[in-house]
Amino acid sequence: MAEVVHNRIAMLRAERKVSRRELAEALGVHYQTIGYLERGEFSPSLHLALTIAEYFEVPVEVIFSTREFPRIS
Amino acid sequence: MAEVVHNRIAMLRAERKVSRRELAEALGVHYQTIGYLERGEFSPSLHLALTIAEYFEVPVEVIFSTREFPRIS
DNA sequence: TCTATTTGTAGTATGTATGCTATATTTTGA
DNA sequence: TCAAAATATAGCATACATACTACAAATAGA
Repeated sequence: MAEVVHNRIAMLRAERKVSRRELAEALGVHYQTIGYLERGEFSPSLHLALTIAEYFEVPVEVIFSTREFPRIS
Repeated sequence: MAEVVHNRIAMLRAERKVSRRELAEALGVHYQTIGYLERGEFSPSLHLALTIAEYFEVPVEVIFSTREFPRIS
């Protein structure tokens, strides 16, 4: 498969001013995992994706997409 | 992890009167994969989950949840 | 500027999602 | 009832998600 899923974790994390370590702890994953996700080295499991969406209180589609997110500026 | 994700694929599939083979073909996965998902033997990758939600035209959370879906009848 | 915190990179190990084949069982429709 | 279609079970192979350790580099705060 190796199908890429684009994400906005870094954006949301910056917005909320949360460090990777804090986020990782809140999600119960290793802090390096957040780095890998933000850098797009792999996409999260569905379970982790649901947990992340719940943490940020947004629908999954707001954070994850099979298509690239539009650039901001 | 082995974290379980509950899903309503079978329900939606029945509702739309689509066979596993048809769904699998539309999604581009092996038809046995749908069987494994419906039986809860594993959960889909995030990419596949997003594709399934798109296919059924509902948000991911309508089909997938970290918590058990309430029984219907 | 110095230090602490954060982030990046690398490498190993494990579990699981998925593909695929084959066969058995169940369901459906003519 | 019989045949075709759908579903279940099983087993093997591969790729990838994640944990974890260690260290380097960058950033931020005092």
